[in-house]
Amino acid sequence: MEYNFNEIEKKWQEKWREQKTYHVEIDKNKKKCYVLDMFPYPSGAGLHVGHPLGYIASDIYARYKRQCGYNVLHPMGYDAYGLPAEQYAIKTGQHPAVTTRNNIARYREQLDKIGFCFDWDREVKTCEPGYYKWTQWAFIQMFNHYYDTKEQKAQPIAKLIAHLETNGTEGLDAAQTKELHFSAEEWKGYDEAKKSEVLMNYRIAYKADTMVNWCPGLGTVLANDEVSEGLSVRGGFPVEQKKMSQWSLRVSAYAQRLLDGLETVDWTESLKESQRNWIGRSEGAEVRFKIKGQEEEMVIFTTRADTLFGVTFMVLAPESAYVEKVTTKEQGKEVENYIDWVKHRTERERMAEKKVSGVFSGSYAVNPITGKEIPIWISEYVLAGYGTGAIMAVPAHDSRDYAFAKKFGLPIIPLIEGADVSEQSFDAKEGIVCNSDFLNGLTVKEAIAKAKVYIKEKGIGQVKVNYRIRDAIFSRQRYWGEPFPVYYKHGIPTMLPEDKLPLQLPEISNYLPTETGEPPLGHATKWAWDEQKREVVENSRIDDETVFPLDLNTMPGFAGSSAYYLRYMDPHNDTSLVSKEADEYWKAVDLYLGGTEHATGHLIYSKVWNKFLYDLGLVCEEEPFKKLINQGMIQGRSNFVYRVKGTNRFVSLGLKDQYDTQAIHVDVNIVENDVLDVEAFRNWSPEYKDAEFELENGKYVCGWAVEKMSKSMYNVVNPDDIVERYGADTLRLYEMFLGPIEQSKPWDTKGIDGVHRFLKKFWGLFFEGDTFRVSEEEATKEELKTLHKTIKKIGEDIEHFSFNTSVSAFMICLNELKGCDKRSVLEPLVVLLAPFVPHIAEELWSRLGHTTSVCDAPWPSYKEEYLKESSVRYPISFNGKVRFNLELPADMSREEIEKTVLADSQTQKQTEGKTIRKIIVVPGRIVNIVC
RNA sequence: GCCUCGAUGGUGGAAUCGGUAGACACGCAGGACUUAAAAUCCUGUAAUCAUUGCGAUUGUGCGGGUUCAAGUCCCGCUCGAGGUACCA
Repeated sequence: MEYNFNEIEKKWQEKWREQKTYHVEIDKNKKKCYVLDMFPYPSGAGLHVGHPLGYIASDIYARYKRQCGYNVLHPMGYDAYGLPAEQYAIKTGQHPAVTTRNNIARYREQLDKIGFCFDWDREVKTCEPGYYKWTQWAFIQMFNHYYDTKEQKAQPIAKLIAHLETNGTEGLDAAQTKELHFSAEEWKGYDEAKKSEVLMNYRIAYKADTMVNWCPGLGTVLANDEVSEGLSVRGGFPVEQKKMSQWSLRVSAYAQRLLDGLETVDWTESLKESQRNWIGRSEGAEVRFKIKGQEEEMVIFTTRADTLFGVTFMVLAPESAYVEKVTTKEQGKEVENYIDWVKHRTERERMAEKKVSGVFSGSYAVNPITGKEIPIWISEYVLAGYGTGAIMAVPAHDSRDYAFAKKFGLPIIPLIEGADVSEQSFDAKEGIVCNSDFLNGLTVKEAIAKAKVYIKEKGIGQVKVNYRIRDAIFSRQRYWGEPFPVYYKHGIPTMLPEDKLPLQLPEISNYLPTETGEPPLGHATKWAWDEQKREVVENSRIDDETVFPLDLNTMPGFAGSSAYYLRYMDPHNDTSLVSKEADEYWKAVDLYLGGTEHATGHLIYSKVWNKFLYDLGLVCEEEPFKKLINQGMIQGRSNFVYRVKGTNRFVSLGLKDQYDTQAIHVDVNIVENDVLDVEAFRNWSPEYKDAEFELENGKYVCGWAVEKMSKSMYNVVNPDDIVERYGADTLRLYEMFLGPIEQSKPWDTKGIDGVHRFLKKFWGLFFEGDTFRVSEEEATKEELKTLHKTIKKIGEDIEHFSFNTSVSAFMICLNELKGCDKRSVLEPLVVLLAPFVPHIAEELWSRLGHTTSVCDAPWPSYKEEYLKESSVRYPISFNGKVRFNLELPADMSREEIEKTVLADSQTQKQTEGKTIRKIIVVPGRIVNIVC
């Protein structure tokens, strides 16, 4: 009987839906397993064949675990807020909610066709009020907590206030934006506004001035990649650095715990490494330098405390607060000009800049160790955001300082014996120290340690660990995001009462910034908070007594995706983000699958979010993602036709060099095995209607290249089309067959026939003509061996996420079975195949007489006794080169093997006229004769 | 620049511990079935030489090394992909 995949797949997808086959609930009698795919953003283009790769892999794993007896949580939902929908709204006026709803419907339809075992009852969408209520709620908690650096834990802000009331800042251990000093009396004397300002210095969600790329022409803030050479990519308006009050999250407070957590999870080394680089821990020292003629000292951070004797100048970031203090009258104009120039450069440009620039401030600092006076310069190569925004320059041993010293003619003092610094600096942390008084003769490592001790003892500074990671800016001047549950009471940011959440996103008429440069929410007319009525009211009622304006910003993309894995555990809970029961049962994600693009964004923010909730005792696991696998990208395979320049004549690949041709991308969907469907090409576009072709052997052969899968390359392959033509099971199997999950590889539809044929052949085993029939005969030894070998291999492969080799193993198994139709062999195979190709497996399983889903068919176990070989085929090699094979009993001893091999006539032929010097016998493996 | 990963036939890839390189599949070529096509099945398929057969040599990006034995380990390099800091 024909394998009618369309009918089978439709039938089972409906049954699964009706019978809620994939619905999952807490079941304390079963071990749990949580398998999660990274949250997709539902883009307007729909899914292409690359997207489901990870979903298929995780689906196989989830189904496998279920068959092994686990209670598997495998949910799906949408990261539904985002810029594309908003930009589409600006262009067309269509509400982003409508666009998003349509895109989600399209995604769902596409996903459903592939037969995933998602529990759709747990679906979440970040743009739904029931979901973002908890995003807003978490934000309020972060606002109401600070980070205790001694306890290494978030604590209620009330505890901090109590401390300030009794001790001021004395003895305070808190993560902070800047170091403040005041007494309890001073604190008590502060008014509300001042107190709010001070507390912002400690809150985990806080408001502070940050530098942004401000584009006055567009009236908005731009991301780094929306700016190019000081102009906005969109519109080409000038962009400048501007200070703006923005919400931020104090993720830097969690730097060390983020780092420590990496030791406890099963992620790839490369991913861990990139997170370590992002966190950027460096051990060093803070050193104070006196400024000549002033009370004020400047503090710098260095990892090379050993180089203090080689400091020949100081450099400040242009934004540094010290700039104002050290700039002299004479240098005032020059400094001002320089800072003005730097302002128009983005951080990215400043970092990419190779040309050295800078200006002298006019002041001098005093080296605390030598007492020498050294000039203070200002340069963009020092970044305000790292360390203290000021450095001590050691030109002999830092290439950036070196370039600066060369350009401005500043002295260079070598500090390492034998280091030649006439052409370039010696940056390596190795060698013997010289020119450094009490450090002379030590290795660099020893000198660093000794210098640190010295700095501490002499009180000129302190040992310190610095982190590169910066706090996350949490405000966006956009419409399509979560609104902040914040109103401004006499200008003081105040949280909405928690029981009034969610604060719903208002409707607005225009998605652009307002004329006065406010974010889109500035267009909302009902966007004020009435404290007494506890509700959102018309803006016209703002009186600054009981009615106050609401925040006009929205939250960024990572807000909604930071705790979604927790929400899946308990998606309909109205009283908490996740119930204690659900959290304690499902704990953390056991397998997390997604792309590398989230390596440093989402995977840092969601971990901080989780650690914060952990500190509050709301979740029981500190690390949310135990094992993580990055799936590779599926690249496109583009096809080209070759047009003779200036004509409408196309020549086949093999002939193109005889003409002056131009390669043109052609839709891969009208090309098969690199042969163009000429008629389809003529109909593809009016411009090719009258195209002429020069063929090779009656065919038009196309050229090809591997490129990114994108519309503009005409190489997008839609999974719907594949499902239509070959079925979802074939698509699933082929995606896995392409290669290792974590590797990038090109999609080429032509290979799909192999796996499709496999399924057809497998199907055929169960039928005799049109009737379903399996034999009840006992299996032979060979058949059992093949079966059990396959059971073993598939289980191991799934555990190692090596799905491509599983597919091969199935094919080998089928080839070896040679048309076997015995139930005792076929039935376990159906069970093994079920995670990979669930539809055909369900159909065959039910035809075999089962009434329950194959999803619950227990995973078969293999018996070692069937796998034992009685003999081994030994490759016999001479000097490492295999010459022939010898079949020998498996239990033959080393000595016997040696004797048998030497006695063999073929051996004698190979060794004729040579002396045998050595024989290596590896039992069960190989024999090598050296002669 | 730095970090990470990678490079194996015409193509995707396999080789789990250093032990027969190229499993499995695509494609291609030849054959069977068919009036024909499709579908299906069978055979061959790393390269070079030899070919009636036996075979021989080379071969996993390049150059070295360790080893009885290297795609796999070590040193040096080339190219490609991804990430990324003028981070003091």
